[in-house]
Amino acid sequence: MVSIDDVAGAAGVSTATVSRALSGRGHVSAATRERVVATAQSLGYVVSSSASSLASGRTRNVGVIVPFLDRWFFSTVLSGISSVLTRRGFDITLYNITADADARQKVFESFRQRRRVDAIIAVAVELDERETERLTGLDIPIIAVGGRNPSLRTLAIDDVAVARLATEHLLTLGHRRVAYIGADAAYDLDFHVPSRRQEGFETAVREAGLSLEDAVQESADFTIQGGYHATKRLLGTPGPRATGIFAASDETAIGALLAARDLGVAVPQGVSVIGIDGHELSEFFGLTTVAQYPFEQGARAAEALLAGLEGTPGAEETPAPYRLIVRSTTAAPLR
Amino acid sequence: MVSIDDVAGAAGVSTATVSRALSGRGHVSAATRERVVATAQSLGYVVSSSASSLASGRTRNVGVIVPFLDRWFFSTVLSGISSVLTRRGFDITLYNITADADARQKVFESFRQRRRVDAIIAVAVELDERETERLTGLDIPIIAVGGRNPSLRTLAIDDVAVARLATEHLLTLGHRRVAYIGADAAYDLDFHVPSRRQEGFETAVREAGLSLEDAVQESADFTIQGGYHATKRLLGTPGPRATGIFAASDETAIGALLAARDLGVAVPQGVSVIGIDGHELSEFFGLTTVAQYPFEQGARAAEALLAGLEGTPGAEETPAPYRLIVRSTTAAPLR
DNA sequence: CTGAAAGCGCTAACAT
DNA sequence: ATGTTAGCGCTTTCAG
Repeated sequence: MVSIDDVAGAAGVSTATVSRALSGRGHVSAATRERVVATAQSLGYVVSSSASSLASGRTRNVGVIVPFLDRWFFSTVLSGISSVLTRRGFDITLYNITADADARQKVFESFRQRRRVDAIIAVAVELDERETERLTGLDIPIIAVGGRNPSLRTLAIDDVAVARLATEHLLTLGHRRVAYIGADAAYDLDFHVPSRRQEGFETAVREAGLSLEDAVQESADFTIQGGYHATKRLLGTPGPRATGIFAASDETAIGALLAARDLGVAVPQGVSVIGIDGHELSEFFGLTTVAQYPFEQGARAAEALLAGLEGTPGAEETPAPYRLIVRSTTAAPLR
Repeated sequence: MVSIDDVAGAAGVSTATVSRALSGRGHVSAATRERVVATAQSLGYVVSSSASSLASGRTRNVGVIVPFLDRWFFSTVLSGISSVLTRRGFDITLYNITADADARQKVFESFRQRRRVDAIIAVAVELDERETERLTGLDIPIIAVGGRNPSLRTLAIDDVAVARLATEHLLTLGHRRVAYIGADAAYDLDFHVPSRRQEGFETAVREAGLSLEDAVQESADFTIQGGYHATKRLLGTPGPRATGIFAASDETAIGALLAARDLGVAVPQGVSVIGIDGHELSEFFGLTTVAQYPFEQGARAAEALLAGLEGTPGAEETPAPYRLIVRSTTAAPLR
């Protein structure tokens, strides 16, 4: 293995100069730098990250904590993170925490146990107090994306506002009996988004002067299947029926669309459906939705983190943007 | 920061003993070990991964290369990998290579440049010769999952066989005009699976004594949208129509289902549809499919790799399993 | 701008 | 079973 000494020897300089020339820290004359870079190149020299980290205390590695790898939102945020971190020469260490408490525990230990990262991004994980403490105790920059954590710097949409917007869209169209399909408590435990969206829904309903009696709620699990079954229950239950459905995610909403179709209820004539996400499938289904931009959220979080690492205080945090996209699944109710 | 010397001092032993007690390498009396572990615990000591790696040459970190993060197959494989690696105390460093050649280049450099991993898992990435060389030149264990690479140890289903099986299912039911929806060349460049599946399709067709003239082909991109549009073209083209569609992925097949529905073609009466994957949505749609098990593929690959690292030669490689699951989207053609 | 040299915190021979 | 000690390969003062 070619080491820094080999390069130093071949280039006729000291190891310190090689280090400076290659890392860009400290001053080296242009000529020397060039020579060093060239010999390093020709010798096939590459720094040893462990030696470098040990000596400098920097790892050029950031840890990313995600609860799911196979859900659209999470994998998209991860892509965004990855795109900027890779470009800036940082590695990503992935910590996939699951419901399994033991495994979860292990992950948090692992942070301490290995001090392997310069910073951490937590993607929509609801951390309990101890976990949060453990993380903050690491004394490295941490940022949360997509799930508010009161004690962490957070980049996320305002779920309450987004849900209000979606509900108000339905209300503005004239719907008076609206339904919300969220997620059940089990799901909420790890990820408080559904209940915040519920809050936004209820607020909008109340502010419109409607009674919550007219605002049915069903719960699903953020999947197409879940939305489908919830909607079947919703539309299949005897009694006055909701004319507008607000689903907590686009996948849920797509499930609702499929269920309505199977029940012979036309959309939007028989029932209007709106989701949240701006999922890649939403356009395909003509789904009205409040789009958020997880890729950008990930990218922005990563950038903010790097800015922090590099001392630049980072631009003032603005909440993540979202936008109502009206397509063909919502319309005024028939009467 | 508490170091190994602090622990050694407090426990009244040498640093070597602390290292042995904590790492499990070498012999330490049970009593000493206990004492060391206890003091380490109480002091809040954690090893420095860089120091440890530098001294031992081991990183307890494996690199995972994936081309996509937001596609079912990839994220599921990744989950599988993550579950076993985490359990065994290994970290995973994620390398998301994209189409962007520059970024891609950078990733490969990064491997050399940082020598940060003990092993590598390549998930369904088609690597060119230089890239493969670079990887094998690292001289660490490498395993490919989900995409055959002739010069790498590979864990994957036999795509040709799987495609044959799917096609033969259609043929066995009596279909004589069958169609294949694969993926176009651009997609194939990075990921040769579609063309292997096409090969299996064609083989089955020929072996059934049919002419390839009766075997239409369309291409999509492994997504629901893609499958939808391809199917619309397929079923909307004048002339004799295929009665059975073999889609290269479940998502493609689901798109086909939706397209058929929109065209008023009943499934399976008007057209049969079969996919490949065993995607979580396939059951929901009643889709007949050849299931593969990406989570298990990831897990097995990770285990094989670890076995390699630990000197255990690893069980003989058996190809990844798959299974035909007949549901309600395939039936004998009407006549 | 460059060099000398002291570590960074741990592991693994080698002794005992 | 445990201690001694020489590195692992780099970064970073401190001098010059």
